[in-house]
Amino acid sequence: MPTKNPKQSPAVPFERATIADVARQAGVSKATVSRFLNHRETLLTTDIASRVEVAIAALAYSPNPMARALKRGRSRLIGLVVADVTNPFSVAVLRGAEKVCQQAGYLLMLFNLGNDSSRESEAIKALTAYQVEGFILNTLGRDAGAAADAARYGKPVVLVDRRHHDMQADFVSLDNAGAVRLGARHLVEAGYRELLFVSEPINDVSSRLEREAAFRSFISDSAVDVPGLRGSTFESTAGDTEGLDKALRGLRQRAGERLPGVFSSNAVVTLRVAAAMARLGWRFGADVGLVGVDDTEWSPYIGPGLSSIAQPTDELGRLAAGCLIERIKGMDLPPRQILLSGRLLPRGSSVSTPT
Amino acid sequence: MPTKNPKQSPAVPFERATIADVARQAGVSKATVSRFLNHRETLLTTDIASRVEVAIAALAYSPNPMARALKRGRSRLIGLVVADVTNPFSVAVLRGAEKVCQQAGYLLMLFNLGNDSSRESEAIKALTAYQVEGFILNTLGRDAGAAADAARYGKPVVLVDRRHHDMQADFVSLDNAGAVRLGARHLVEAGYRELLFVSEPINDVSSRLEREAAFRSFISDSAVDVPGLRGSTFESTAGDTEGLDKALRGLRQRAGERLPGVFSSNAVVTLRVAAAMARLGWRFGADVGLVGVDDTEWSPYIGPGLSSIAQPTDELGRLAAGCLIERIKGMDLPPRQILLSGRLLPRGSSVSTPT
DNA sequence: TTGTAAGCGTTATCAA
DNA sequence: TTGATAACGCTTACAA
Repeated sequence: MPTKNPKQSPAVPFERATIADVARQAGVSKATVSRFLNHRETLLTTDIASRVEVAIAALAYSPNPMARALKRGRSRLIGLVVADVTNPFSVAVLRGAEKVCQQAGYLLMLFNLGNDSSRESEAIKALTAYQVEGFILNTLGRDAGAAADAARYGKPVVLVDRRHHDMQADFVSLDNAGAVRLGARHLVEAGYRELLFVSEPINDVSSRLEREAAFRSFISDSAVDVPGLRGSTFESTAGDTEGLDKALRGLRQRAGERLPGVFSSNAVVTLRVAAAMARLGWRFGADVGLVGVDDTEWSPYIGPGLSSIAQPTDELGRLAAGCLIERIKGMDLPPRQILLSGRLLPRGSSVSTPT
Repeated sequence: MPTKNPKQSPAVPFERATIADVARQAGVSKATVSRFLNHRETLLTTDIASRVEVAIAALAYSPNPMARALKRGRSRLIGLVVADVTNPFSVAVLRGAEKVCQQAGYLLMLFNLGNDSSRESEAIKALTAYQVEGFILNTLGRDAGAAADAARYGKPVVLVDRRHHDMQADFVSLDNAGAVRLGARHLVEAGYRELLFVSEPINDVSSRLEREAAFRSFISDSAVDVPGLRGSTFESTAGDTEGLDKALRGLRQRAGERLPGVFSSNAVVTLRVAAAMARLGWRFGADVGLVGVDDTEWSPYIGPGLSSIAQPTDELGRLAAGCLIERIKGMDLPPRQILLSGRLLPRGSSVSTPT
């Protein structure tokens, strides 16, 4: 028989000590305790201070943040709205952001849209109700009103990865144009000449737009110097395997003697392309080259290894949180754009001659 | 030119209406408004009710949950503590849980341990401070005190995937024993005879323990009927590639004429095994069979496809949240254990003769 | 330097 | 059925 559990009875829940308890125990007023908590450095007799300190320790007191929030209007809470927690990019950012928030004494309230962007307003409303002091938004950004709501409540907002149409807010993101150039150039240098840019449906999502635009201009810029370089684009929809297969077959056909290469605009698409390659029985590298945005834990192990452009996800999250906290603390600069470079990780999928 | 934005100046943040505003507007007392909000069905003249209703709408009033929490001691907040948000399993569960919570009108406060289980206490403390009404814990469970803290505060707790040593709480998890038997039997039926169970360092983590134990007993139970069946186990540590390589070489050596198969105890391990296979230049299926717990988006595309045992992650998350909410609402049954079955997804990695 | 008291936005108790 | 009023736990003028 296990040792008796001393807190067996759930009927007698442990009561948290309040500031009044501490005051009583230390023989001082609530105000004094509060001062000890908030303005320790100034105005305090060492004698009183230590009495308070002892009482706090004895009662294991910690202030009730809800009461604090109510009084001060500040909650030490940050709202994080994510289009889709399932997206590894979002998670990676989340992780970076969470770290910074915790260190700065903020807690994260999470609202996942489950890819239903119509709920963005709802999310922001729920979160403001809880007095979050600011928002990190990693959403599609199609509901302009939603994010504007946040700003209307006077809460600072940081946008991650996706801009909201004409919203004035800090923006933290991969340098999409640079990343695409980096990858496309690599493909070209590896000998691929007929390029296909595959993206999720663009749908006015800023990052997708930017990446596609960068691809197009890379092609037109490089066509002068690189004879035989051609490029086209394809939007791949979730269920539509046939469309993608057809696009890939088209790619090889157009390529003729030249080497065909795919640039996939994010990890979701990369996985779809990998699936298509499996269906078609083609090998990465030899049959079709590939470089994709987003480096994942599995990138090295698919086929000969998938060449990818790693986003500094952790850094993005940390910066987003950092920016936001600066704003919360009252920094009043015009909106900033922070663009971070991607890093190319060449692997077997962009090598045309199998080793 | 876009229509003028009426709330351009951030210096004049929008003020939320309070219950007092509503009362004034409707010409009633705060108490009446509060009653309208909380006990709508009973005690209310239709006239007054409609006046309040109108005022609420006019002012776009919604109650301040912090104030509510302060008064009622209930916050409509649920604390989710996760060992590692990076773990896809955790994310999947998170997603399921979040859905249910939102539907029930709860918001999730997230605390990520970043695999530093010493911070579990800290997490629980921070979250209780915010008056969360209950906890979903997906942590290593080595810090028994931490979780007990939660219970001490009288908050219900649901454990996901990992039990906490002798904690009396609801527990939601994969049926580890069943899942391991399912996979191991599949390996045997596919002809593999020298089996290696690879796990993360067991370290007293309940799910790892259970899976390993199930593997061992599967082997001893089946050895009678399956001539030549042998099994061993290996704990793979994060950086230790050499150890794993050696273990795999050992496996093939021991196998001799028989077919060697790996059972990997979760997705993290599966990835390590995939890395090792790449280093060794071996092919899944033909050289070494593999079945692993956790089906991921990339499982089908590594090598010939990785056979795996899918956990009902979403369902786990939903159940966890559901259980918790029942408890919060006052349900007072003895602790429940909910075990869900895994589903085998056979792929190429458990086929010894390449097609 | 410390204490008193008011008030943050609610809900709950009591009268009316 | 409705309205004052007192909390909830905290911070902050203002007084001492």
